Amino acid sequence: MSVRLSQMLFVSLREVPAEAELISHQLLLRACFIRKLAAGVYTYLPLAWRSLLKIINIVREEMNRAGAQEVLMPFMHPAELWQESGRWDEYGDLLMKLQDRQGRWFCLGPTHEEPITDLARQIIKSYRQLPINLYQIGTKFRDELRPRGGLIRAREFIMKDAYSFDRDEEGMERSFEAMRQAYIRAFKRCGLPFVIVEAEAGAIGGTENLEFMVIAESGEDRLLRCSKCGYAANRERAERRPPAGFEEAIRETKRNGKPLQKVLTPNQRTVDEVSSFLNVQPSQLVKTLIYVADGEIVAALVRGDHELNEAKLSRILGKKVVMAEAATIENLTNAPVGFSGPIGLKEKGVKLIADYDIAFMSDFVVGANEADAHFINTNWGRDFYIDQFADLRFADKGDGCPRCDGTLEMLNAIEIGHIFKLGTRYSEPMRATFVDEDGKEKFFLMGCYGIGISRILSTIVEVSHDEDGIIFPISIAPFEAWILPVESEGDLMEVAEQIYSDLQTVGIETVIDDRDERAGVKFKDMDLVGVPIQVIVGRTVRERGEVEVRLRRNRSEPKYVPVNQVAETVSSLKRQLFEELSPELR
RNA sequence: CGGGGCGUAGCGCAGUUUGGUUAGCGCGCGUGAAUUGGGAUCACGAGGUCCCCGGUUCAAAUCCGGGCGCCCCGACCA
Repeated sequence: MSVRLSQMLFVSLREVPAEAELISHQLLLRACFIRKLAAGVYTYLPLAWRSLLKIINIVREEMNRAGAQEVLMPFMHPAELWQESGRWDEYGDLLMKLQDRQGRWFCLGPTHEEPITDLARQIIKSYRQLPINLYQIGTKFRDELRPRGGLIRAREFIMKDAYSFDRDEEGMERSFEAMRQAYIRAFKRCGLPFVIVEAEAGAIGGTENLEFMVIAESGEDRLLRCSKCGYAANRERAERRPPAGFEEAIRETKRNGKPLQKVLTPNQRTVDEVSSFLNVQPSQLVKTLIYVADGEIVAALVRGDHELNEAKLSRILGKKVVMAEAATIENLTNAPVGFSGPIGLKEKGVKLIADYDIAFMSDFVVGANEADAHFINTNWGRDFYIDQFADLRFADKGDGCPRCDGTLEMLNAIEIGHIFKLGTRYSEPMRATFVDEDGKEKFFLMGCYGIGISRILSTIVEVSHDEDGIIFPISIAPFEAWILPVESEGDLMEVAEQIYSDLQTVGIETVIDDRDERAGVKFKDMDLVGVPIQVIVGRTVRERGEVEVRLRRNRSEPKYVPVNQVAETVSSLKRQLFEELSPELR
């Protein structure tokens, strides 16, 4: 479909709205793609909606190709369903909750594991109906504490979510792999430069999961990547190998340090307080964090300037861990929170796990398990014993890659897709079963797979723009070509109209800027919107019967094309641009 | 939820400290002129519950109290 700009809902903003911080937010507002209705709630104007429909179509084609079936589930879910899975409370304030006239509670769906599992348990009764993958594309609601960056983190947004059901592990693996491939194809077709990383499952639950990330300075996620072997993981998940010299370090007995000494540290609890009080670096402290894992108390030791990654501790112990409550800590250490230390804990049956980095420390500071006191000159292997060294803290740039001898770099990124193996996380609590070939009732093995449709739009803008505006990949640009007549009436306009008609005939989605504006205004708007192929009808028509055809991304290298060959040239550019996106898919 | 900032025309802002004409400027918008290769120019014009409610005062955009909304940082979060 093509359009005359004078007829389209299009008002570009010359100045940047004060509310927009991120470049994608600014450009989408300025180029008349979105308007805000409330914090994190946006109207998609004609340009945005055209792009979104293209993204939706690409995703839909790839889901269909992978054998998934499209459905559409309600936005509004009864509370009971979420209470059944335990997520009515677990999801917390992120759920948009509302009541009907009878006072019955509902929520606006932030994701659809509950309704889909309910659907499956009603309809899928036999292994003969498996495997099956159902997906939908629709609006999701999450009452984010802090919406941000326009479409990047909205409270109402468009998402594609798919759910697979399999009879066994192998089937689930196959479904997961099929989605991984479908995602790779879809994102390539959208022109997104992405990386696939290992991640933590978060509130969705389940076992293995992968995130599709686009590296961007403004991204909210941190990922670590090995430049040598390509290992990549979300910071929540990233492992690191033991630092160089670790094996030697733990063989030393650490008995040669200065004598252990107790010092008074009245009211000094935090790492910052203690280190400044004692005038030492935070890296000379060891934090002793008390956790409860399935009733068992565990002490985790990390360097004062490091941050414990609970998920790692959980993984090492093979159990879910929760930070011990104040009462538990006081009971164990006989001291208030803030003065816990490792000395004497082993005698109380507490397991001590220390981060690799502790192995290299000597004469360090720990809590004394006594109010207002710390030990200085503490040495492990002499003053207390460590049961296990492990990778406990968040990885950082410069850490060693866990898969090879390379080094990790840390990057900011935007998450555009996430795929999960759920196993029986939902089928079990919701009693969703089928009868298998052996006549036994079994829980479905599920997977779930999300793509942030509206986030893709803002992500593209975030990573593909210049000082003048957006640079769209052709696959998701609102239009393919943009005709700019330098004058708004007369012979040039007639030529422009002729080209407009020619382009429509050959199936190019075209904008013609038929507004009575000065050329400068038209050029600015054309670059701002960022349609990939630009056709400028100017004085070269009069001089030699040629118009200028160029690419938005490379404006400085125009081609001059006779008027009657423009359609052919644009068609061939279009084909070329599509092929660049995904040559192996054609 | 903690910290910070903001709320005056569609957008960007001044005016608020020290209350006092008819609330201003730029852009945009409308009409007209002229113009048409990178947000030129001129003339005329329209457009405001100064976020809301209450209070103080002869007088409130301005002072006081309460509320709401928005943005940023943090915490949290597919």
